[in-house]
Amino acid sequence: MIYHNMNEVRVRFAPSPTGPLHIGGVRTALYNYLFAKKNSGTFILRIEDTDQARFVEGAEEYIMEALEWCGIIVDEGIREGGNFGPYRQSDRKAIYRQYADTLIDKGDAYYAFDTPEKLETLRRESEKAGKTFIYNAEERVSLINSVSLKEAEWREKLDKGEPYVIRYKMPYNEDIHFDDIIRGQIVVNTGTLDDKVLFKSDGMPTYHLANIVDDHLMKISHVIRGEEWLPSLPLHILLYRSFGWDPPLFAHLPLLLKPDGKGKLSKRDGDKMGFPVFPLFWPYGETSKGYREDGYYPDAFINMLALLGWNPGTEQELFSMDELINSFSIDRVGKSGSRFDPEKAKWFNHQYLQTKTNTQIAIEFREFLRARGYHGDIIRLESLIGMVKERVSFVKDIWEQSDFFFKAPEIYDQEVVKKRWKEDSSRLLMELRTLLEEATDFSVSATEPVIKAWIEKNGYNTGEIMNAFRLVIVGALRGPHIFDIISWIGKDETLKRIDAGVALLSK
RNA sequence: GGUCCAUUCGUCUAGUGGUUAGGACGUCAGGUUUUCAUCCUGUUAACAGGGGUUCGAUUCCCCUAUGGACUACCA
Repeated sequence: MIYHNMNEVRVRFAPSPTGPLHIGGVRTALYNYLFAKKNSGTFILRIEDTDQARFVEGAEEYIMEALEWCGIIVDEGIREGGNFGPYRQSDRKAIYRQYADTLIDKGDAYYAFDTPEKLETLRRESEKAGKTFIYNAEERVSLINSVSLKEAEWREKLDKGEPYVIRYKMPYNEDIHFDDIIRGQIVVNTGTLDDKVLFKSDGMPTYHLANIVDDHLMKISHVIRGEEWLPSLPLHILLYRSFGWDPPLFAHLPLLLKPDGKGKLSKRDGDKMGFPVFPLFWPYGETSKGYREDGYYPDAFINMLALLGWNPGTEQELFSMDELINSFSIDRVGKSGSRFDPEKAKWFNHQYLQTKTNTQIAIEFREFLRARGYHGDIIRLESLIGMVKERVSFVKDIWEQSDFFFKAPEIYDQEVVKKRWKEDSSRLLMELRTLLEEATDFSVSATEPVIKAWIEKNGYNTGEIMNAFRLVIVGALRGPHIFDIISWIGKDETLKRIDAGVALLSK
């Protein structure tokens, strides 16, 4: 599909370093990345830090680290360099002023001297009157700016150093037609738009100016961004027109919604329902856990995120990054917001965990054990992983499936004791103990036939014995095949647990 | 309030002017496992409502409802 006359695809992810990157932001980055790679293009990371007041220490590093963890590789950016730098807007400060001036010279922008307080008052008054204050063609003539003032007057203000902003002079009553790749054609009348500030009194451009200038200068071919930008698209189209530049193509992505109730996904939802909303742990200020720390594999996380709002049109659900790149098409991104489903996220991780080798998982689990003061020989852990791997979705869940491998039961499930511990259980287990004690080979293939033969020969009840046996070994009716367990813990430990269990339960 | 965007099972979604409206997650039920979990099989459940257009609309158009975004010298 041909999108544009530009032959090179160049896209950018342009977050503001105001805190940890939300998973919605990660998805925007991902779609940009997939689109770039699919079309042999370039993926650019541009930091939009024009708001000095909202800058948060560490956020920029967080963004880069998060993308790296996700496997999203930046082609051009602060760390990577590139021919279109700098890639941080605060480092580009000197660039923007001339473009604002160009607009003033063309008559498409003007100086405005109204104080924020004054505007705030006007807005409040309008609201009280049930109207919306819009700084537009109708209002600007009665406000303080270079449109309403005589040239000598506003020049004098400028010369005296009065604070001012530069506003875009929104056309009076014009229908602006534009296209969005995802939503098709949209028409907006400029009468409902306001004269947006392009250049702030602190000498920095606003998002709108910096964004258009940078996208043009960086030769961005496609702007793929969140739906929250759709309302300002007409302004952006107008800016391109005023500058006489060809606009890029636009695609506005639907939002990520909260799992239940209304509204978009927020940190609170994650806290409330126990799932992360950020890719990585955020250590500053109000801390937040991340998908990485929760035990998600990056490829599972990315796979899950990719399918939230996009689908390949086939029934395939599991995709490596390369497969995603191969299958991705922006035409198949949906129009409506997607509710985030934490259950499905877990399912993805389960799928990915199953594809890891026992060795890989054993190495991860050994770290987990170390933090709890247990040692794990890697060979033994591999065999343990083989027994419990398919039961879990996360490495951290292995512990609750296997704690009894590492320590004898401290308590016995009372429900089970009541139901399964019979009069003769002690006697039977002591017989069983004798057989096991005599065993020279404690492997499953050696112990299991012996025990089963013994049960059959004596006409015992298999269920009664096996349940009682499991109770003294595990402490409850759960876990893998019982002969696998005793083989793993070994003869000494097995006999000890039988003794301890019988001693306690036969009272 | 205004502007714009959206609306298929509980959730993510496929899909077509005539289909038994498909898949996945979840739910539930069986089976496997003499345990639990996994796994397998099956089940469940949807075109927001109302008008048009049409021989026929879930599909095209309009209205309503609902949801969402935006409405800053924030991005």
